[in-house]
Amino acid sequence: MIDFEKLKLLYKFGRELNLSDVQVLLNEAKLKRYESGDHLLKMGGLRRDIFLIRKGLLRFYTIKSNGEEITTSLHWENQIVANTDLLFHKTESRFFLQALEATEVLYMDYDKLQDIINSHPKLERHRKNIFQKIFKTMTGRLETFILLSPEERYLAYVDENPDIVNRVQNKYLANVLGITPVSLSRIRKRVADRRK
Amino acid sequence: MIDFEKLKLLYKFGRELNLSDVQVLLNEAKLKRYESGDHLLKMGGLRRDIFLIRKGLLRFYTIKSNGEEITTSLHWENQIVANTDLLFHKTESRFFLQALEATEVLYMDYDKLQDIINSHPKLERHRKNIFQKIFKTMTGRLETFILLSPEERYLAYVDENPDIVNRVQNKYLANVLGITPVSLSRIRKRVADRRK
DNA sequence: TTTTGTAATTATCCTTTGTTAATTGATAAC
DNA sequence: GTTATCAATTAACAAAGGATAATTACAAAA
Repeated sequence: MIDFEKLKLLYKFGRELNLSDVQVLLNEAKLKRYESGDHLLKMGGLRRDIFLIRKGLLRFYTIKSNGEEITTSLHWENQIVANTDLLFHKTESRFFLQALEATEVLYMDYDKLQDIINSHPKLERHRKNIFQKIFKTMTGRLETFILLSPEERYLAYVDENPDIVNRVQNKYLANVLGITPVSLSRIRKRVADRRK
Repeated sequence: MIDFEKLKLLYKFGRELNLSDVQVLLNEAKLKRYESGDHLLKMGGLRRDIFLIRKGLLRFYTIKSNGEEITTSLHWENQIVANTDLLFHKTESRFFLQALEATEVLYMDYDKLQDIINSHPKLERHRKNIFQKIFKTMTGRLETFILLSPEERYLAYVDENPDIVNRVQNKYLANVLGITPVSLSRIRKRVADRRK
């Protein structure tokens, strides 16, 4: 793996990690490129890898019992994603993980990563930090459903992720906001009209 | 602290924890009883304790900018709750934590708990397990907002927590489901009518 | 028992969303 | 340049939810 990758990971895991610790991780991490449309995980699949997105855009989605396809989340540069269905004791993935752009990821088997962290105590706090960050994102998102109306939720999402909104199709964004694409179109129009 | 408490905690943290490890925790944990209506945390407060609910029922709530009070979550026996606003790097609590029944909690300063876990490696995996459980609950709840309609969300909640629904006021439950109390009333009526 | 306060339900009206279908727009394939 | 495809918008209608107020239910206090 090239030095740039090492530096990137080093940055990701904080500056207090020494190079030998990073080396341990990089020896196991693999780099892979997916083209737009490719799947990293499939519903019913058993892949137990954890991914660090270096460049690109991914979506999780599932297919409801009525056949409808629903995008549940979007992930981009420097985010860590994994199939929690598999990692946290469910039998198989209920979700697909698909690239929406040409995407490069660093990935590693989750159990292998746990082993490495367990045998390198210095890494422990990074595991904790990553958990906390993911947790914070999740609670923040949950709060937008309880405290905000769909329109407010859309505005908050645009406000927090101004760049991403232009990189993703409206139908995916609508799903993530818990509304239909048609409804998102109307909200956009309403907001635009109000600003005139 | 009485032996019953010790056994309870032991059970909570899994059976593989030996008694001396439990002792370490119990030496720091304190037991406290709150009456219905009492507050454990207040908006703007700085209390950094983590709570294990032994008996009773708690709610988190906040006050929106328009003055409206919104209940964001409900917690009961054997659940672990904490003010993540404070613990995860925000300055002060955006939420109140209030007892809705006479409630007994075991509690401990969060940083103290982290110290204890750090110095007792055997406890580490329990921290991980607890995080995973909370994470699972949160993702599950988030999914109900993305994948289900309000009515389906209500039915799913009743299905998963049949006992709690009868212990809590409808207005709190409605907030947790992301709808108004009036709307919850209508949903209940609709469901009841359909079953006749 | 009556009064008082609060929660839940119901009614009314208005807004928003969901659903379905038609139209427009953009892009890739032919 | 035309056609085919898919996304986004718009339209039309039905269903549901939000807001407000009135009514009912219930329990605690006087």
